[in-house]
Amino acid sequence: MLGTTKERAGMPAVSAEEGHTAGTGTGRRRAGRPSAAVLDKAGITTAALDLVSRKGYDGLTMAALAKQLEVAPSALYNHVASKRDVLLLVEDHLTSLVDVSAFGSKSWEDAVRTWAWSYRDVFAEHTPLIPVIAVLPVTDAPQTLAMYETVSKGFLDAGFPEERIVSAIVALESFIFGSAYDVTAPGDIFEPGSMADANPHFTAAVRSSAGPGRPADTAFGLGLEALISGLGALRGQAG
Amino acid sequence: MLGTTKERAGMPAVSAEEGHTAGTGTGRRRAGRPSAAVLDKAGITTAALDLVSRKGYDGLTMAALAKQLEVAPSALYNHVASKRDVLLLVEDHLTSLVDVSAFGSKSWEDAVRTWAWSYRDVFAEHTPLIPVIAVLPVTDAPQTLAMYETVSKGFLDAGFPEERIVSAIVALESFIFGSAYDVTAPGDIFEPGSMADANPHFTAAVRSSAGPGRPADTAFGLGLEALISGLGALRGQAG
DNA sequence: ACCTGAACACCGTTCAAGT
DNA sequence: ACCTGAACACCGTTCAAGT
Repeated sequence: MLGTTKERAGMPAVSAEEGHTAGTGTGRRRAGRPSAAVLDKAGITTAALDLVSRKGYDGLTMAALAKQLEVAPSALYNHVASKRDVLLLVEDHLTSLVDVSAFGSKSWEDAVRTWAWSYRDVFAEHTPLIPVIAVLPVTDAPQTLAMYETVSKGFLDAGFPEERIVSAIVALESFIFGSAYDVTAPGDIFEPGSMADANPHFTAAVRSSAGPGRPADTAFGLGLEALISGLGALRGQAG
Repeated sequence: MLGTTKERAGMPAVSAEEGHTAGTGTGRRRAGRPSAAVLDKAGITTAALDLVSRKGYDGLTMAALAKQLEVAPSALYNHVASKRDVLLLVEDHLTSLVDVSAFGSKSWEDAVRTWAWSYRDVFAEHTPLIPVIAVLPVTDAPQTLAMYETVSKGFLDAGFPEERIVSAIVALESFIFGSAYDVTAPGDIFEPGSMADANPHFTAAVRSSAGPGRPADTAFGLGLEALISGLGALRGQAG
């Protein structure tokens, strides 16, 4: 489980000790097993998040991650089987940041609203993880599973038929992931430019769609409210 | 526009001609400009689609694409600026396969249903394109723009307020793209395994959710019907 | 068990040289 | 204008050697 490990490897040790040349942070460890492990999954996760926040996902390479942790790239493979494993660690950490607190304290509608906006906002900053999440078995992601547990209980307590809960969550999540991409799109993505004349109805729709706030937020709010009212109608029904 | 070019470069020329050693398909062109261009965008698109269908997106490399077309990898850069350009060509071709025919012939609800299912089915087989589409300016994708034009006209003719059309399409598309990923997920993605005891409500929901058909189809149908009824309520209203 | 260092089999992309 | 061939600056991953 993340967060329960004894060692803290988020900050690499730079103190002078055996296996480490003294002095500045440029010192190299010599080959061979160090007296204490310098890496663990929690430290790798922290370093990966830090790297992503500074350099983006293009900058998240195994070599850069190793450099940040002051180890050789191959050392990472003692703790993760692949780069995909690193992305899973990051994904599971981010999921723990999603706000599920409204389930149990607010109405079902408000709880879904709070959860969905928070979920979208978190992953809008991390869209390269979306292809990974979508295919991720929940067994490999304890925080993600914990989120589903809280949401499922909220749906059940609100009178949602048990056999429809997974489908409803999947539908909401699909909308959330797709909408996370929209946030990253350029503002003029729909500007028809020189193709305007050949596409008059769409061009008129684009030109008249300007409103307050970000377009991605308008579309997300519109779709989310439709899903909440449509799915909400299932409460109290039999399967 | 795709499909209107005179040259056909989908099948590379293997006939013996100047700049080409005679005989089998293993012949090498010698350096220098050939008397007739061997590449064009339509041929690159066809070759990329063929490669993807045979080897998947992991197999779509510039080197493999060049090999399929019997040119050196660097030759591709006379016709596309980057690999992303190749993905755009493929994306725009695939969009032309989406069924928009029900707009203008069926009810708004049926037209949206037909379009959405078709759109999801096409891109479920091509999920690696989704991050590309989501950020793609429509000017660069004429077929994609044409699809939006048809859909916009269908919405307008059904009494949809013009200033909400783009948001409604974006919301539907977001749901469609997110749902396309679900189709590719393993069937046991939600199986809690050893974590079942700690997550009883979710586990019960997963165990009771088995129904006829693919789970991804059940969730897509549920969300799509919610979106259709929620968005459909906007027809005839003012902005 | 857990590091280093060297190596492997790739990648996308650039560019001079050739016709 | 549009090809070839060589090169560049990477990638993720493997594995023997070391402690």
